[in-house]
Amino acid sequence: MEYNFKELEQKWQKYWDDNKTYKVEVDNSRPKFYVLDMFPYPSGAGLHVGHPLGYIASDIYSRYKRLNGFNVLHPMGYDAYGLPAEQYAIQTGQHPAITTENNLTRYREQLDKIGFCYDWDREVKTCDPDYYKWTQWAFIQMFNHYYCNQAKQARPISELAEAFASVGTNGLNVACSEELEFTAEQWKAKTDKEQQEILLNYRLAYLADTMVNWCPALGTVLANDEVKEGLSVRGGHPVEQKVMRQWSLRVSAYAERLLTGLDKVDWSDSLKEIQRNWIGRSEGAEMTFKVKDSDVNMEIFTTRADTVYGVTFMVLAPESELVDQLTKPEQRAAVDAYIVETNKRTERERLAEVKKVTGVFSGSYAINPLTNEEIPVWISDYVLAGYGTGAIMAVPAHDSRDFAFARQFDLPIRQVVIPVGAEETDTATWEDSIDSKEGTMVNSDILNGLDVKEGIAKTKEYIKEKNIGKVKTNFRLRDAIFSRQRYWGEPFPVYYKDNIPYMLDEEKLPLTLPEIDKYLPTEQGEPPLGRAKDWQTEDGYPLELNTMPGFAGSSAYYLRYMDPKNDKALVGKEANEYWQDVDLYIGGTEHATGHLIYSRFWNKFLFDMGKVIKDEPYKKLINQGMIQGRSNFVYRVKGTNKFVSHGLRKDYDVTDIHVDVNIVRNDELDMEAFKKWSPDYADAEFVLENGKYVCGWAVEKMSKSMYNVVNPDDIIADYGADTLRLYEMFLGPLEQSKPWDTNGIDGVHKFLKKTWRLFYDGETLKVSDEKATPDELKVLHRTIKKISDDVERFSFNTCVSAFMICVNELNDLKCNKREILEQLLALLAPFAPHISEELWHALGHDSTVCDTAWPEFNPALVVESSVTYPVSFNGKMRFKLDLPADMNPKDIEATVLAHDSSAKWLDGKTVRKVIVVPKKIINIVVG
RNA sequence: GCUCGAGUGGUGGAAUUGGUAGACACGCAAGACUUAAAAUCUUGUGUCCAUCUGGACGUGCGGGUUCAAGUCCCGCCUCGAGUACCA
Repeated sequence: MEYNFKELEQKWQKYWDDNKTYKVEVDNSRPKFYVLDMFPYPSGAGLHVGHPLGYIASDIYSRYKRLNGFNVLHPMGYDAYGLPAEQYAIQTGQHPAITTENNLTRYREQLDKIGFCYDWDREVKTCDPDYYKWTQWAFIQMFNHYYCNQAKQARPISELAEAFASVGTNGLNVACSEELEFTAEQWKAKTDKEQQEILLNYRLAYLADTMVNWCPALGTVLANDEVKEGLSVRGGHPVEQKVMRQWSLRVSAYAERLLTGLDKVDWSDSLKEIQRNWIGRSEGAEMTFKVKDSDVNMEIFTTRADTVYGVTFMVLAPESELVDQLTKPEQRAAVDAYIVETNKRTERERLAEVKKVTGVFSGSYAINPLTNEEIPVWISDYVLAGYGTGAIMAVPAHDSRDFAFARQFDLPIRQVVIPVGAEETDTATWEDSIDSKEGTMVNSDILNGLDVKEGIAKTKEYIKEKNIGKVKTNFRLRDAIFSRQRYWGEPFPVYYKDNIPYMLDEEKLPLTLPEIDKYLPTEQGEPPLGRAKDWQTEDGYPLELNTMPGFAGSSAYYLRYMDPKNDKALVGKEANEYWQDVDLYIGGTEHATGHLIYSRFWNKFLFDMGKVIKDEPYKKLINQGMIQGRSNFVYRVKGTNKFVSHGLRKDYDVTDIHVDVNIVRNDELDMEAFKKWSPDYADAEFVLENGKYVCGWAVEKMSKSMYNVVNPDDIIADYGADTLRLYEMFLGPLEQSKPWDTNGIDGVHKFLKKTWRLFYDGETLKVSDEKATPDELKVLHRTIKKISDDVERFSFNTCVSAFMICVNELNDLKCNKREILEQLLALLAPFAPHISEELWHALGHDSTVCDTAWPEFNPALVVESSVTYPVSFNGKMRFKLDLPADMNPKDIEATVLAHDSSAKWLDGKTVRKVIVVPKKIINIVVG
């Protein structure tokens, strides 16, 4: 029998499906293991060869764990809400649900052909009401909770309301949008509406006027991670700043826990680093500066309290509330003009502009609390309203931005730190600020002579003592804006009564997405849901018109897979206690600051509520690399229809033209296919080298316009799914980005054919039941060791070469022993399940190879009686020498020095030292 | 600018803790089988020198540590990713 991959792959895919081979249930008799892929957004283009890379890796690991006795949860689903389906709906009128369903069917067909071990009974689709019911439910819970900084967890908002009624804001330490102060009496005197407004200031899901990233082209608001360089990530449209009343999630309340939680998870250092930077913790002090002739206090945040004696001016952000209060009448016109100017500049061109120093004097003077010096207060857009307090103390000598500002407006510069080994110099001669991370304090009264670290500590103590400030930690992490002016998303379970938002009863969930006539905003500029008929509660109160953003549905999907049919909870207690968390999560690094932050936040919130038992959702995370496209080119002689092979193109004046990579093999053009590819080339002529037309190539993004998209279906049709799986792994390390290049695919296909021939000689199965020889066992057990080790460290490319070595060696030994081949199949099954299942059954088994046991490594079978030592002289390997494995170093030394081959290298020289590393190397130092 | 990665044959890559650099493949060359092709198999293949035995050089560049460096340390270059008036 020949290796007929087409037939046998279909046969076994059907078998696995019919037998529910991949169905999993809670089983307390076995340990669990949860392997998760980041679920895809089903785009219209279908899968290309880059998508399955991570899926194949996770599939191999899942199958490997199953063979090792684990009960493996390996589910798949779809992130089904998204902009492309909605854009398509706007253009064509086709309901996004239909577009999505079509794309999804195509994805499923493509995925099925690769032979993944997903339990499709657990499929989760974010647009399914049975699922988004729980997205809405979680939102309601967030609305009903606040974050207590003392307990470091979310608490019911009712507790806060009770506290307000008994003690007001006295002693309050909770996460909020704005620090408020009132007494119990004041609270009780407020109307219900006023109280509700105040509570929004503390809720984890809250409605507030926020500066948002507004994208006019998409007609919607975007989260920070959906904007890149002033353009929307999807579509690349300009984005501007705008104040809007929006739902937000108080992600910032969890900043500290999101940061410390990183220490507990097994993620790559680079990914942790990206999240740490995004969270952006900085320790410093908040200090109060009084303002001359005014009762206004300026709060500033600084990480360098020690440089307070070097402060020569203050700067406010243009958006700061203090601007108005601190502007003196004589400066009013100038300040107003500046504000108008910066409002324009906060738009996208500000990002494009080279750093331009602008600002205006407010007319007020602040008083340095340590020196009582009067210092001018300026306004400039290099200070951001959203970070710290929106005001800074400027130390131009030691901060490059302050320095540039001081030079521009001719403000004094005072040195307070002398770098190690340097002396104080005249600041007028400086070209830039000088670094002050290390050095000695000067011109700083009580700090003089201290080094920087001592200075920081002493100032912090001093300001606490004198009650002019406090130690404070700031985060860069912002709250997530959660409203989108879109149709194709989860509706909010929210209605409005007297302009105050209220949550629907949980029994009313899911609140399903209504039908509308057009997928566009209303004439009044309301979101598309404004077009829905009867979009109101039974009592006639209007429902929220915004929908939730893309990351809503993906934040807790991993929990739903544990218990996908439960209609009482997102995840039932029993299922959650068994599956706990994701042991291995594989996906792209592009989600580092989006999904992977939101999802951790969402999970921590559910953890605080006692709904899930793990604080961190993803124990281990691997980022697979991107697969780039590899484009091919032909070279047309200008003005002709003549094409010159790559090596000869220098002799002609040519234009490079992209050619479809699917009609090129090993960089050799299929000339007949090329003529048929486009009518323009039907009568093309070729100038060949060695009888071939060789194409040029380049690595580019995989895209239709470059004609370099390779579809996994085509590879499977030509070589089979097992070859595709092995080849994607063989391409290189999982985490590395690499171009798709079919040049090596014959190698792995050949390997599978060779494996097949270990079992079959033509039509006859040639497997024998004889006992295996020691040599055969040695080959097998070396492979068991290598594959087991390499799978554990996700080095799948080296696994494939280990298989190749093993099969080559068994071939050389003419091994056809069942004892060996059966074990080889168990090793190979996770990588190439179809061929393994076929041969497994050919050996007479009638149950699936997926449930056999992973072979056990026996070290005794690989012990060598002798070791081939490389013998080096002065570090250069000169010859090899076989010595008994148990020979002691002293004898080895004597044997080597006495050996004939050594004579040449020892001739006329003295042996200074001999190093013998047992079982590794011998090095002789001569001179 | 800052942070984090990476640089090895014609190509993809291997070398897990400092111990034979280039495993395994692709490609290329020569050969076997064949009327021919495909398929399959055998041999060779880092560079340079040499008739062979052999030798010199060689992991982005320059230094260093070590008996021994692709691997560790210092300084640079190039590429990639993340992030950016974050006080």
